[in-house]
Amino acid sequence: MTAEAKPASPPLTERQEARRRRILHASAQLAGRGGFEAVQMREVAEEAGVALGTLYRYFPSKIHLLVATMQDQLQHMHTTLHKRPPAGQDPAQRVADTLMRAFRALQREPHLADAMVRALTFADRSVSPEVDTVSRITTAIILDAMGLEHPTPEQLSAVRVIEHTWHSALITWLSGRASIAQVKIDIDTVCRLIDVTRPDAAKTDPTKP
Amino acid sequence: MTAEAKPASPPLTERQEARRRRILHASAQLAGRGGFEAVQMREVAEEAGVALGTLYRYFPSKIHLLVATMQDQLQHMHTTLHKRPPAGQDPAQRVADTLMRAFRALQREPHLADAMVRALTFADRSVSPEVDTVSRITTAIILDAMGLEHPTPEQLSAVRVIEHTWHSALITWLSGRASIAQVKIDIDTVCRLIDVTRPDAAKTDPTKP
DNA sequence: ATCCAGTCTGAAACTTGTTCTAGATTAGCG
DNA sequence: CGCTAATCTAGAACAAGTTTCAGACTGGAT
Repeated sequence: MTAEAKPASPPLTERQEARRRRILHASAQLAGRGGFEAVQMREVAEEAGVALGTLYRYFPSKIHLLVATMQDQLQHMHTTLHKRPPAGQDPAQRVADTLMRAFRALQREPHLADAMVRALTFADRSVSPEVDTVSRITTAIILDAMGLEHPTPEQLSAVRVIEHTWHSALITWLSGRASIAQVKIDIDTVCRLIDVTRPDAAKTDPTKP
Repeated sequence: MTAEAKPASPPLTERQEARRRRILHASAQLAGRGGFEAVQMREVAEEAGVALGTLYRYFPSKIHLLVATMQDQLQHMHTTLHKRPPAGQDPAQRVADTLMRAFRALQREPHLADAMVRALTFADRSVSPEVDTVSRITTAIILDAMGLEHPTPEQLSAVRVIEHTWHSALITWLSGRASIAQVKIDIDTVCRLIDVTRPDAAKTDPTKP
């Protein structure tokens, strides 16, 4: 367990917490059918039983809302994955397993995945803190799968690259430019970096043997 | 030289070609200051001396327009890179060099880069063919840098992962969540895959030695 | 030169994200 | 309880992407 996002700037009252939850639920619901464009702010507000202005007070833009939705979903996934940790022998395999499992979970709700991922990559600087939170949770998931207590800087770099690949591969799949098989290959390929960056890995780069 | 996008469905007249060019120029111009949101369809149309409806006939959406703009710019970059090929010893180094050079080129016009990359990753299925063209050009650039005649399937996978990393790292930089130094590290890290997937690479994955 | 089909223009209309405002409600506090 | 500040609601208004349409224009075939 690493980062779990609890800024809690002004502590919300119970009713407010409930409103927030209704909004996120409506967002996920609408995203579930229809994807990104089906999440229309007016509809979210109505579905959540909240005025449009209130929706905007809670989430200052559609992107903020969807990124928050992603945080929420990722958190679920993180705890779910915790219950059944990957079984693989070596770290690379476990990470690949975990990511493919997450991937299959997203596959079950492709529209929702579409909305969340599109929002995530479209987010501009004003959403950086929230996007960063998502990134931290993702990192935590990967590190959990690796099962290492003290990853080296090199390994952290590998994790970063894995995250990059994960996001980008997800996008190419969502936009229909890559098959699931292709995604698996990409994930497996990038996970090799985990082996390569093992502290005790025999150096394989003679450059001039 | 690999893929250069010449569908030329209906061959355009000279005036039409000129219009198309004016539109792309206006798009790049406006993107250059202001980024994604500064590219407003009405303004592009006016700047290009074309009616709004015409703009939409040439590019059916803002995303299409910006992705086409990216194609255009990438093509430039590809030919530019061709003139001064990277000097590094081994393929991994040459690829990393090339990508960082491209990266520095984008740094000179961060707003333009922002507009193009945001459009690229936000594109939905209706833009797949155009996005695919961008991807092919990128692949061509990387393969050129590797300088291999017949890359193995493994190496092609590595190239795919490098592309993923490139795009995603670009996004994190553009949204201010990563420094240039961080991007360089990520690029260097992922380029290791080129060595790992060398046909003659000594296997480094004993899993259980 | 004439005519047809396709293209371009200008302007209005429509959609959806976002902002704003005036009045009702709620929460915390003395 | 009664007050005050913050919050919430309903609805209008605004901004920018997209669509639509009637009429002018162009290019090519007869």
